[in-house]
Amino acid sequence: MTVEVGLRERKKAATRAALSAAANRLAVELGVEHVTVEAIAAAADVSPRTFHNYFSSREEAIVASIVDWADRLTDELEKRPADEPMWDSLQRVFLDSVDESPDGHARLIRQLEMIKANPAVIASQLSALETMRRRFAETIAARTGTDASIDLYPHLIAGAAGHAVKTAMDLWALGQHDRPLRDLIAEAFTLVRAGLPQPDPSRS
Amino acid sequence: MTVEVGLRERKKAATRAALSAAANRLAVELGVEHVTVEAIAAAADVSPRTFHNYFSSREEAIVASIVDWADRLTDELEKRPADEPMWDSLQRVFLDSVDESPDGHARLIRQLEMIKANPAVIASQLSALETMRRRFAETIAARTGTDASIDLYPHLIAGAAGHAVKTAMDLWALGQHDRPLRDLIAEAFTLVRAGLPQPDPSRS
DNA sequence: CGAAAAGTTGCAGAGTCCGCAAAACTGCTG
DNA sequence: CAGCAGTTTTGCGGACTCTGCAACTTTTCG
Repeated sequence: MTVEVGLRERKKAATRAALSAAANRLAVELGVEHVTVEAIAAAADVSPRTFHNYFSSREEAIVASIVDWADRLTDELEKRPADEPMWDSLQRVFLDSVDESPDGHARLIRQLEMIKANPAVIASQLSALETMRRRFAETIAARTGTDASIDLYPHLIAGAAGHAVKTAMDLWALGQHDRPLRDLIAEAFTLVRAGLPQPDPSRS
Repeated sequence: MTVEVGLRERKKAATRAALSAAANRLAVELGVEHVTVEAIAAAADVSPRTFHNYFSSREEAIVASIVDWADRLTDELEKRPADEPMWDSLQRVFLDSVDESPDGHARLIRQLEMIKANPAVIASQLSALETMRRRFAETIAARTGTDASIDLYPHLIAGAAGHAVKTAMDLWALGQHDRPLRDLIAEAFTLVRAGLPQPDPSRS
């Protein structure tokens, strides 16, 4: 699958990418409320009607990059050695996906801020993350010999890992920290893997 | 707060409740796609324009009962003894909130099915749960001496607990189990509290 | 009672989203 | 390479969502 490279499929993928890129860029630049489907379609050189053949809502197009990211992550996860402990695989895959360049950081922060500013986009983001979570659960189930339609484990660990990363990013984007994002993510993983023991009140 | 009981506040609360109840009922009965704002407003005896004074979207009204549930849970959580371990408090509050009557079960299943059937409602549900998560994190931070704008802990445990319950419910609603919902929730909590250790491949 | 404050309603307007059918395009096959 | 079958794009029409605004009604309180 995903190996058909006819002109047709390539064009479709290109159109989809152009639409989501345009949607995302315009949302960051102008603010979500000031972006219309018409403007997105124009920026991607297709008709407004075509936009709706690819995305069922403006918000979906804006957060489509999350879905792409999730697809890449799922692939990476599947490539990890089968005997690696699940938590190690998850941590590795997420940590490796973080772009640590200053430019990447700036972009990520602008993204998170744009998303946070609009409830409808937040909702779409959560949907995208939920989709990722489900895909992860399937992969994890296959690897751990569990069944995603019966066992809690694959869903719980996929959710815990995803939520750890999201929490670390959200907190990091608040800018109250000077710690690198990687450190925060690693700490979040450590806490969750330890079962989130009650923090020591004497600390700090 | 929440102690003003003037006629005005009571009427507002009643209108809001009537709208969300009507929205929810119609969505379950007819399916989300066949419910219009006009119909919801008519069922609650107000104008369509008034509907939008209370809810910013149809989906928000449909899942408003989740927000109410979250409010009650937050209150319950705040009432738990301050020296009870956090995990115990969370588990207690969630388990106590589950209506175990056959009628309650049937309603819950219909709810979950209605939500699952429509992407826009799923997104709204996730938003509502995210709001609950944030409120929980604040309460937990206050109790554990952590800071919700800096520390990972309160967000992680609130998310882990909420996700454990959601996962248990979703899996339970699939109907592959004959185990009671309470058991599933309790097991989910146990797994998460133990840090989600790799399951034993030799089991079953 | 009588004003101030708050809530409700209708209307107009911008915009979303979808179904449908015609037109344009791609990939084959003869 | 002509032509056909399958796919995608597009315009149009229509139903519906959502918001600002201004008038109107109701509640509150001095």
